[in-house]
Amino acid sequence: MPDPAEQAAFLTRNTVEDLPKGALEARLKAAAGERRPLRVKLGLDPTAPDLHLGHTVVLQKLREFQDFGHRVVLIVGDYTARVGDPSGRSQSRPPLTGEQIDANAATYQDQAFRVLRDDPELLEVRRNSEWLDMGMEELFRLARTTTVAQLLERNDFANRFAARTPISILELLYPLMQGYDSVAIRADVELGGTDQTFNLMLGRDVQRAYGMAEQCVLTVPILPGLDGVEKMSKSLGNQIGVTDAPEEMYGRTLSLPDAAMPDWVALLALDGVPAQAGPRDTKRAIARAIVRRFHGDAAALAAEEAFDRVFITHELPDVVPDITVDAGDDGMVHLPAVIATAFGRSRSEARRLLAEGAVKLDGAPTGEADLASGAVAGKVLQVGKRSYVRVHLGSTER
RNA sequence: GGCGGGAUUCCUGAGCGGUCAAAGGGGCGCGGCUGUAAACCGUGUGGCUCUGCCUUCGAAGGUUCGAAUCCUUCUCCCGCCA
Repeated sequence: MPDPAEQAAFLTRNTVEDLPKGALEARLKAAAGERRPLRVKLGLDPTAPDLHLGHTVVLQKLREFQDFGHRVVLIVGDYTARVGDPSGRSQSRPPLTGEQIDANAATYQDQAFRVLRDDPELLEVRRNSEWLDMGMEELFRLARTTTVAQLLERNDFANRFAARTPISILELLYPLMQGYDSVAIRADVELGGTDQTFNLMLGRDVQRAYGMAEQCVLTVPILPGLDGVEKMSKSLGNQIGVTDAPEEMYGRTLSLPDAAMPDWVALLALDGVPAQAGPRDTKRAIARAIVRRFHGDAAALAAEEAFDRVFITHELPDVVPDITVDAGDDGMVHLPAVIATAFGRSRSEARRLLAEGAVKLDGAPTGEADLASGAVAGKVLQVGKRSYVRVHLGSTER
């Protein structure tokens, strides 16, 4: 195992801040002296069930801690999720129900294991309901640790306060609860995105108030989403989910603006991306590396081939779903109805698509709404560039 | 407690009694182009048994030949004063 200085150097690469400066190295030394691993905290809010690449940046960093033998404490914020952290938002989030939180927490945990090592020595998963379901007395003690002025230093609170948009007491409580998590699990280090800096630092204050050594704070950069500008987030639709299908991951990655490529390579710590290559080849390598990480080598190559086939040579994908339709009494097939059921669109929309020339049968554009059953049987119905279905006639044809 | 302002289609935001399925922007769809599902340009964007019909403008009532637009009550949100 590398010595503390080497570990610190490795662990702080690709991070934004290590606060207070040099604290991580000092803590690593102290822990080494006590012959114990660090307790490294990450809180996850189970507000949405699916993890995306943006989450994996910090998970990847946690994984590095694990690889040095440190213990990651993953906190599923089942209690804080009921509050809704307003970080970076102008509005508080709607609270979730208990069942939603439980379901989300389960999938979160599951998906986090695609990056983290699931070894009980190296990983501890806790829920903050274990300690946040506290009595008033205890809440008072927590509330006394911080002043409103301190909380208002946080940017989004300050902005909202200045703009006179509402800030609920509950939201102000959020950073305190997150800080209390650090007390409860005796965190040595807490990780988070740069948008979490305030909360992470406040955790130190709370720990101090409880007579505990203050945690080190390590912030990682925010991964830009597929638009190359906004933070990757599901609500913006610019994300790649860790459970996305290989072809989906590959194709979506190719839509990344060229300028965002270096960030992705660095933040995601991708391997096998050539440093000197044209943007086209670089991006293809990035896409392959991402698919490889979550689905393996074979899937990466297959995804690339599938993409080339559909988007470059405009051939059919290798798997085309089948659909069975029935012709009407007159032996005609009503295309809008078929499109509506096959692709989950409305019939009105299907008619528009038909009129726009977006509908093809075996590659040939069709504008007709009604076709003789013989004209569609066995053919591939295509809507747009990405939706295909092979049409079969039902047994009730006459 | 008092006084004002507001709730519109996925989001934002016009609309101020008929010409409103409702401007503009965003998003999204489709087409073109491209190494790409990017950028850019064009176009579309409530539903349906589609030259017409049905449903929508916080909720419920009402006025009117006719209401997103006027009135009443209710619900929720915001601001100011205390």
